[in-house]
Amino acid sequence: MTKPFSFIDDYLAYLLARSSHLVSEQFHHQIQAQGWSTNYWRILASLSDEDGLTLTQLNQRVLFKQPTLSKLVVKMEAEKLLIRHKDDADKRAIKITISSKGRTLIGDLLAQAKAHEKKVLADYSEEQQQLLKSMLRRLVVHLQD
Amino acid sequence: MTKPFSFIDDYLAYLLARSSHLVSEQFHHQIQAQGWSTNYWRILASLSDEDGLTLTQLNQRVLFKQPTLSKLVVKMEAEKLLIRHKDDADKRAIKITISSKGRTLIGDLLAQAKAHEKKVLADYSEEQQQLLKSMLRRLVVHLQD
DNA sequence: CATTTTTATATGAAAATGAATACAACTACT
DNA sequence: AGTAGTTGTATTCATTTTCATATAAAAATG
Repeated sequence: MTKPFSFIDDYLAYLLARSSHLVSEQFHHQIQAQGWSTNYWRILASLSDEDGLTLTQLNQRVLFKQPTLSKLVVKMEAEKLLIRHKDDADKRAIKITISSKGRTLIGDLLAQAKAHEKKVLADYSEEQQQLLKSMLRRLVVHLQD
Repeated sequence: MTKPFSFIDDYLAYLLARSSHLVSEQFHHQIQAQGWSTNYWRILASLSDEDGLTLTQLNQRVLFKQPTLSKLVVKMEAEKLLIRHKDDADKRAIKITISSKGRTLIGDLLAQAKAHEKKVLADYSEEQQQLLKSMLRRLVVHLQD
């Protein structure tokens, strides 16, 4: 019995990075072909789940560096995709809301994303899909604190 | 019965991106604290598995854009971490080899990476670890063609 | 073979990113 | 309340990344 896998093929961080990359790759091309950046997609998808997030809260979801998100959000506001409001409760914070133009775009992209995922997971049974996702969810929760 | 998860928490690409990010985050900080870039780590780790890869082959593993890797590799050669050779079989190609300095560094980083993974997966049984990894491996293979 | 197409790498200009920092508002403590 | 530490966001500037393209070599085609 020799070692069955090389280092990277048995290294969790690599397997995650690689599968993440492969899963997103085609869809990102698809988005870009429509003239949108993948950053926009990430931001809008996160806001679609929960609108009115603070920059910091949004950043926890999109996984950017703070200055990156700060600038993106300003740019997206200029393009009327979202709106930056001052927060009354905390005057430092800015809350971010989807505009109606943004909402239309999201609706479109979400549908495409779901369709793409369906294709990616076509060979997996419903149980296998749920198992994979729940293992990842567990990993995320486990690493979050 | 209402829908149990919000979009992103049930969206495979997001779960993968998030878990990938979380798993690598601490380790990347650890590497950076030692003065190394995470790009170097990725490149060296890939070469540790299989030395003498072509730029293109290496790029399939590290998942960068081609110009990015091109420039990184030149920089790393200047720092004596690896060596770029012309390939005799294909005169366009360049083959990349780890230098002895690079090899020493890799040995060190590999050990740290393994230790870090051990910590990350500490709460998981051996079976669970293997299940998770094999599901990811399967996904990668599935998406590769 | 000559020609077209594809593949492997490099490069330069433009855009994106991130580390460091600034600043203002909030929180905790005494 | 006053002070010290913390948090939320913006900005600057150096670095990194990328798009577009160039170039040279290989492969495929007729």
